[in-house]
Amino acid sequence: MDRPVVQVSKAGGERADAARNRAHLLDTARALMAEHGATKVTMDGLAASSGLGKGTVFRRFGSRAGIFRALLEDEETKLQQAVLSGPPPLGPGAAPLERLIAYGAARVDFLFDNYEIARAALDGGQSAPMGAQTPLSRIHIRMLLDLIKPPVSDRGVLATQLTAALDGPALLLLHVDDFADAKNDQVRAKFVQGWSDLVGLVCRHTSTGHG
Amino acid sequence: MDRPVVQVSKAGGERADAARNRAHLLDTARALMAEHGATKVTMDGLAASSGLGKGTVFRRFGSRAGIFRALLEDEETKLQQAVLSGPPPLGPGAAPLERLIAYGAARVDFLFDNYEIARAALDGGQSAPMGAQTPLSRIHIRMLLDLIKPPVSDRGVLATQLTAALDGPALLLLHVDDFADAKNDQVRAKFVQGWSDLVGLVCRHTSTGHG
DNA sequence: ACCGTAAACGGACTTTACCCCGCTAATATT
DNA sequence: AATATTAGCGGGGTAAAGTCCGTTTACGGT
Repeated sequence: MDRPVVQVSKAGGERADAARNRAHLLDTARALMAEHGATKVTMDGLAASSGLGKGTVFRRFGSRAGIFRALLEDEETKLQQAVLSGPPPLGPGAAPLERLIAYGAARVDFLFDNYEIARAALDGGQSAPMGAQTPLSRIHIRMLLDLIKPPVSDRGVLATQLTAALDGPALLLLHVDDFADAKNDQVRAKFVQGWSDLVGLVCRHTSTGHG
Repeated sequence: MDRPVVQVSKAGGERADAARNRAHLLDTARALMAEHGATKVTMDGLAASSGLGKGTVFRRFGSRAGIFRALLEDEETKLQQAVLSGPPPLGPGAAPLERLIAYGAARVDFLFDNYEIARAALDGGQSAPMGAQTPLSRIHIRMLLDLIKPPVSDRGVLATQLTAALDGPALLLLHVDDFADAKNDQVRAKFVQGWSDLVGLVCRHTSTGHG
């Protein structure tokens, strides 16, 4: 039993063959991406490579962006597990602010590891382009803020703003070459530290020094 | 003399006919959007409606998203003027924190007023999907943070995170129906207040903090 | 005014996302 | 086990994005 605690996909009432095809398509998509990059993953190409029909691809994922959203949710499951039942400070057991800081670090790593997928996932969306309507990040941050109780008029709004502060840089502000191998680690580290500074200030935690 | 202080487009070395066509295309695009909504603005349609060739449309704007980026930059010029030379607290003259709070309010209004354009603008971008590589928001926030000197290890990172906290909700987290006429004003107000709370906390100097 | 050049124009062409609907096969019912 | 039901499958069709290249036109030099 390793089904995620929060149902991320509509995998629930799916027929057996449909589920099998979904998994196979995701694998094929990952392979195509690894080989040629995200921009070269086309619907026809994916259908052909997987040996399935184009209609099937669209039924499963709705749109091109939907494939990348599914891919992202799939990767996100690992992070989700670590957050919900892994060891502290990311998982339960640590103080809320520690968990918040740890979550930021984990999320930055996640986004940098998967930035190509993440950016491809926000193409074209009519409605909310981000993963789910209330992403994992926002829910978790909200929960921790409810424990920390920072002095703001609306904790839900703060959760949304912090989610954006965490995801926004990688998703819409950074250049592609900020993800280039050379700069990658330094940029990551800067944003991890920055997140720590930011939530430290918001949660009135000033004892940790910085250089 | 109403040329923007910061050159937002490559309007500089453009031939006269090119500049004329650019302006005409933007007007036509605005008209099409007002009539049928952003999703119905097609490159063929825009070319036909403007009486120009499709090649021209692509040469001018590079891609579909490019049209919306140009439209957004055009609108943003007004905000830019108010920030650079308008009356305080948005313009120069007020205390930095006041200006920062006022900027947030103005930016939220701008994004809510132009959210359809703004979302259409972030389609498909290979590189940084947002307007310019270093958007107005980030530059201005960075400048104000340099005056306020909040106790963080990297002010550039904080500027990026606050820019994301300001733009992210409207661009990637809110549902479309949060922009529906009924909820619109309340949601705006919540985010304006939230921004004020957020930067208030970030910029509050503590006794132990450094200058 | 004329001319040469470089930029801009236009629209046919290619590629690709997305739709449709007749066909197939997995599950529910008896 | 046979049948009815319903979801899933497949691939051809449409429309819209993006490319190319021959033609036209602005503009600086003479």
